[in-house]
Amino acid sequence: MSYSIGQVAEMYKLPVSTVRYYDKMGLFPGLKRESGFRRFSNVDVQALNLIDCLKKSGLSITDIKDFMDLTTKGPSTFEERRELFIEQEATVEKELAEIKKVQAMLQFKHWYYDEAIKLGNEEAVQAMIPDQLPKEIRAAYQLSHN
Amino acid sequence: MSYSIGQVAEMYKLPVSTVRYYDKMGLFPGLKRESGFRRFSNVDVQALNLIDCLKKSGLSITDIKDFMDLTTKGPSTFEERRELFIEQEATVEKELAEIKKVQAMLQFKHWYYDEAIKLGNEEAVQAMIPDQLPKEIRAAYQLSHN
DNA sequence: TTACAATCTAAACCTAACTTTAAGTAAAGG
DNA sequence: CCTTTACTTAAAGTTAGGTTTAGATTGTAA
Repeated sequence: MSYSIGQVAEMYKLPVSTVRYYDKMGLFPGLKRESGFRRFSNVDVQALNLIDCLKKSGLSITDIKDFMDLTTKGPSTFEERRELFIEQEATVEKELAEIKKVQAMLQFKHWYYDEAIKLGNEEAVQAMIPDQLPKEIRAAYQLSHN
Repeated sequence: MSYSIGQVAEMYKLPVSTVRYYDKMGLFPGLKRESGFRRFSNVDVQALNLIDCLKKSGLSITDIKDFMDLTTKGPSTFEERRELFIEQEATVEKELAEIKKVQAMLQFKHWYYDEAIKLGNEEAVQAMIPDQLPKEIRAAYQLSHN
């Protein structure tokens, strides 16, 4: 099975221009062509899934290209590739902790405006911080404020 | 208590130029000056914590400025502010799900290269996908592949 | 064979979020 | 008074990650 750039773009809900850009940046090392037109194999399509993941894990397009280059160099780069994934696991772990802090802040602010609306003013809500906050909200407050 | 721009930048480990940029973009609506120099109150410093959180929740600087403008308009904007935090809670919830998929992919790839290194080639590992994968790894594989 | 959609390239353009530069001002210490 | 350090501005520059444009080519359907 092989796919045109339009089909691949459709599968991943990406503009065709983005897929072309990724190719130009070297993210599809084994990509074939037929009379000038790109033909994406299953491997190339899978690459898009990995690209998406690596981007979300914090790698730049250039970093991803470097990884793709490793994959063309065979077993001698297994170690290096493995280490990359270990590093990204750590990065994402930190990101996760960050997001939980963000969630706590949003939860606190949500509650804060619930109360402000009930009471008609913020000052009374401010005055509850931090000791008179409900237990759950105090936890969210403390996680998010420092 | 009030702080100079340098002190605030130090507290949040931000370049002074970034804090100045945020000010220029309107993110510190109540910021005072003394003989031309910015003086940050506790409220202004807290704003930086919120800015950081809102950025991480996916808002642009302009979106954040719009929120800061609401805060200067008093109780009549409580509802709108509350809704913003509710929206961002939903956004972050989705982001969290995305990150868990990313984590699963990284975990799978980590395992994949562990095996490839043990066996000396990738083909044998490829051949295990998906039915002969260890249970945990299969779960990670399936979560991350679609 | 003509028309149409999908593809191709190179190069220019775009946006967000800063960062740097240049030239100047204010307060504090010696 | 002089120097140093932290601050000020406006404007220009930077970077990543695309997106758009213009003009050419290919395969398909009528």
